[in-house]
Amino acid sequence: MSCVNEFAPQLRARGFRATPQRMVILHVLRHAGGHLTPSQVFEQARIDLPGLTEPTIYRTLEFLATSGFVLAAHVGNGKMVYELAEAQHHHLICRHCGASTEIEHAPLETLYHQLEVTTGYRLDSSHVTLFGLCPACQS
Amino acid sequence: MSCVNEFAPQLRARGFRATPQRMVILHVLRHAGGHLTPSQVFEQARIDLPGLTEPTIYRTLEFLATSGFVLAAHVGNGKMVYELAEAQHHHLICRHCGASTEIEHAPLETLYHQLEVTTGYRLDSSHVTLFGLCPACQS
DNA sequence: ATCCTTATTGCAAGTTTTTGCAATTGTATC
DNA sequence: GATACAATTGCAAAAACTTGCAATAAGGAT
Repeated sequence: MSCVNEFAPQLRARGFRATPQRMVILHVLRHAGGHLTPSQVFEQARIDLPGLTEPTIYRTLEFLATSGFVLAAHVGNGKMVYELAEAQHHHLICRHCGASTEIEHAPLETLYHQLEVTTGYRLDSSHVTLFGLCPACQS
Repeated sequence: MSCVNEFAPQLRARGFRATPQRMVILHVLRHAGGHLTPSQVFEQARIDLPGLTEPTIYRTLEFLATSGFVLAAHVGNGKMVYELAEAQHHHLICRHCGASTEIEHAPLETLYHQLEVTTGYRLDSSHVTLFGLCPACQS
């Protein structure tokens, strides 16, 4: 749990609270390599904090996502998944076998800038998920 | 309803059936300018076809999406929305006011090709949703 | 026109996600 | 440290979505 101490001051500095629930959820996300569904987070987090309830999981994940601490993404099946927002990246999912590959943000930068100019929007560092067939499933 | 007649032969040619449920749902999507949630489709469609049930809405929308007749997208709130797959496009959503702008597919072509080369995946004509602040909300 | 096959639907029950509100508990201030 | 304010949580109930399976009906063959 000491590995998520960095988040407490960051939360407080923005007027939020560093509650045990949030710390445990961040801790779970940090130690899961990759993205987790709300149910998976719930399973893990309730071990460290037995009183934890499901509505709290959903609300906390949404809160952490909109505050930029975690990244929310869709991976094809209509389920939302969450992961720590460490490095800006995107996902490429094989719609046949479900394999998932990370895409660096760099190749998207040019496109982002171009779209900002043509649309007038200021783009967030949003999470993009692309779908396709992985090399193994192209037969 | 005659405006969705074009879909019946397209369905049958691929071994699917042109059921009243599918026709009504396609009809609803055609006459709704823009994307609808499953509940909105349900509300509209049950007027023309009273027996229609919710599971059928969800299953039909998913079926139409994976067969390429409609486009499925996420617009920020974790809800899935659907619209007729007429022209290949993407969405740019303002995370402050919810305004939504369509993005042509053309500017993404180069990027798609580049990613196909570097990852080995063959990309679908997938739907991408980007988030940002619209001109009016940048204050 | 009728029959047959099988894709598709409806039903009922389950799971997942959201919402409103009262009770709790962080944190800033004294 | 004790106090007060407001953010956050838990509870309970509702809404949204999914799943399994038996009944239906679309479309091809006779």
